[in-house]
Amino acid sequence: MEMPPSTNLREKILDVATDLFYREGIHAVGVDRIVKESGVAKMTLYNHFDSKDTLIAEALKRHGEQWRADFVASVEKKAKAPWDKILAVFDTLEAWFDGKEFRGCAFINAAVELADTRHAGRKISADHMKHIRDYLASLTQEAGFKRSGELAGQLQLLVQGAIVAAVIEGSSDSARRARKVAATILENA
Amino acid sequence: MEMPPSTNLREKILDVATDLFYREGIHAVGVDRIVKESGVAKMTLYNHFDSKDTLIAEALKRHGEQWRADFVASVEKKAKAPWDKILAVFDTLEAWFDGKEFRGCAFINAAVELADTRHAGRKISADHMKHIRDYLASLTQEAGFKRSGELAGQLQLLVQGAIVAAVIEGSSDSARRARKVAATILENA
DNA sequence: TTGACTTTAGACCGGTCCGTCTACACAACT
DNA sequence: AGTTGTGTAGACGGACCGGTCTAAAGTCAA
Repeated sequence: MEMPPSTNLREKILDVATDLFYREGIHAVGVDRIVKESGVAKMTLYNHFDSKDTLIAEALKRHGEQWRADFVASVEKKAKAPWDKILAVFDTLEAWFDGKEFRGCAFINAAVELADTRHAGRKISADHMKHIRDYLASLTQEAGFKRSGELAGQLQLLVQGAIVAAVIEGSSDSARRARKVAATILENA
Repeated sequence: MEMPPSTNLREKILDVATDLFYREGIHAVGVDRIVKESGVAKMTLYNHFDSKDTLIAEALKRHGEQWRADFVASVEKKAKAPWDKILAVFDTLEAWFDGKEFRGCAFINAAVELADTRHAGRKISADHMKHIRDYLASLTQEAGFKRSGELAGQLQLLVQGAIVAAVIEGSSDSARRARKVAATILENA
């Protein structure tokens, strides 16, 4: 009656790839390394993925889905009132930045690392940002702002700016700065 | 009486390295490529630089000095009044984003690509951001704002956020959004 | 039991990585 | 004329790159 040891190889490979790409960078991690750390044969990897590039794209895609689910859950947990939820976005960022494993936004990083704009990962990064903007728009709309879309676009600048600043400064202070700016623009919207 | 053909090899190597690193990424460009495109012998490169890592650091350093000089010159050219200069920062960004060769901020990119926080390039990136923040602080102080430092920190979030958004969206619209937010926070400071 | 499919381990391919080394050319200065 | 310093061209090393191939072992259902 034992469960098969949860051994979906494909998922295992994606887990390892996602983790390594995030921690060390896409270019810095080779296929052999992913093979070794996932304890799988090289042919198994190439049986499930056409190439490293498609593995990159699929890992990014799944990473995005998980990240956004976690992000939304954290925001919704921190606040109930619509207006507060918007500010809770920045509290969530702050907690993320303070995490030991924080290495920036995987999708910003991917867009930077994948210099070729035609790489599939670039579209996934762009889609991720669009999803986040849509989420912000849903919050601003829920809070009753007119021009919620415009406001969401402004808030997203703050989110991305805070992430980049956190990486470069090695501190979560940028989240608090961004929160303050967000409060200002909400009060004047 | 001819001038030596301006052949400072060291500068030539830095020029080529800076350009290639920016356009294609630090990891994606090999030493052999830099050697070939600068038309110099490999030993000459290693005679002037200890390693690729030190070349990266020196190229970044020089790139930063040039970039900031150009940036400040552009801002000062676009506006004379202190308050206007602050907004001209975002007009300068917009023009930069629209340039064909725009590939983001070399220092954000470097911080992302150089996963090891101990890499010399990481400090140069951090210093670059500090220089920009200092410049913004000089503008806000000149414009007579109290707490000019705090304001500068907020403006910088917008600058960095706009740059990242421009890369991912492939558009200069983020500069206009950031400008609008900047105007809002200036009016309420 | 047979047959179809997956996975394994690792050899192997051509190419590139960073960095070193050699052997030689061309200066400039003494 | 000889020395010193800087440059050239390219071979070379060992490691790694992404990707293919093979031969054997494991798995599962008919």
